[in-house]
Amino acid sequence: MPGFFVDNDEEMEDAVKRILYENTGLKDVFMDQLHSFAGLKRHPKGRILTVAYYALIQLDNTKLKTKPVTNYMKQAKWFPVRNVPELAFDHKQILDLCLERLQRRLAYKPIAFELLPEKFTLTQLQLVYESILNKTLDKRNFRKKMQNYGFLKELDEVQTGVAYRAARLYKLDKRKFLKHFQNNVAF
Amino acid sequence: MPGFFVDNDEEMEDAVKRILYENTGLKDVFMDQLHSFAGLKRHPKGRILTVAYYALIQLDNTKLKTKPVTNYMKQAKWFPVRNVPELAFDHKQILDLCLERLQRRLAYKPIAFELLPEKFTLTQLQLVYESILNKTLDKRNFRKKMQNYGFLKELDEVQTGVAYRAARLYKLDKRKFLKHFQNNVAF
DNA sequence: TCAAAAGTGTTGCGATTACACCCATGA
DNA sequence: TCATGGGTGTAATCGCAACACTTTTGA
Repeated sequence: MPGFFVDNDEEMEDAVKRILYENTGLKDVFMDQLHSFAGLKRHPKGRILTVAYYALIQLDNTKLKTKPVTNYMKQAKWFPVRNVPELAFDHKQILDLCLERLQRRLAYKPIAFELLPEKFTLTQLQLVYESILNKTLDKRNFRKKMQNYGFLKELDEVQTGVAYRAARLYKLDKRKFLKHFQNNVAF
Repeated sequence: MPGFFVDNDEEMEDAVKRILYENTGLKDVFMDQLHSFAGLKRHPKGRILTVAYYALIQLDNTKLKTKPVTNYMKQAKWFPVRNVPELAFDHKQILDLCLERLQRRLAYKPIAFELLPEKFTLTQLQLVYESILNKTLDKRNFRKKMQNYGFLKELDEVQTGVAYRAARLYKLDKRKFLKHFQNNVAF
């Protein structure tokens, strides 16, 4: 949730990237605009206009070990999204809106795949869906559905380094994904 | 698409209401935030941060005869959304994003009903859906689906002043609508 | 009586749900 | 050999799409 100010001659998206980098050392992440918050009373010192963005990174323990790179960001820490401590100002509302938005967008944007490494197993994919939707899904039905969509490329590779049967790896065919969902508006 | 500046001690939503009023004379409208635009090059005089909102008003010819109420808004005019003249700056992109967003939100927010008078016919409702989705729908299927949702209250009234068989009027039960869609996230 | 729109059912198909066991692997 | 997660099929149900004619009304 930490944010900071956009410089005068800096594009807003570049500021998001810079601030994320300063907080975490992460670069080249997927991000999307969430919503703008401009209430006169949201900050004690007067109106602060926040344009909130979310960024999604690949699940990967090494990434969670990144550290703030500037002094004034030293307090930044990672938390599980369903178990976040008390936040400053209206940041809890921002987070809640973000989770709701992610649930909706999960159905037509490649959100889940931005959270996974390039090659992933179906179980990993299901765990991401379950985390975002905050409910459990049936394994067989989930696999059937994903495989029917036709945007998963089955690889000739399996997981390595696991102490049980290694699972098959898949890749996203982003072109097919987008094609599948671009005109797909239900009502 | 005309916008204007938020005053120093004015809530952003109040500014939207005020500016809409100054442009059209309309008050008490439904509105929702769309997206923020802050590109350094979107305006020749430097960065203008626009927080775009859309407002929805009831389809009603009297409302389209409203006039700008301040001098500097004199050029404001109504256009059909699918037939808009060339727009300034990035306003076409803003409009396009708005239409796309409306299509998505139509499925889980009472968008269609904000565009209708309190009492409406099923044909009017279908026309709103068709306009937003930009495609024709089957009459019987549409009616079946809407009636199955269970959030339409059938009234004991019919249209008046039409030169053909008068259609039955309906009302939205907003509580039931919201209940129906709040937890309804597909994937 | 005519023009215009209101109103109405059925069938086939595809998608979704519910549900439980054997398999492969590394330790 | 055991613990762990990988991988698989079927039947019932539900929702969606396709499709055309009769009814009502005011002019």
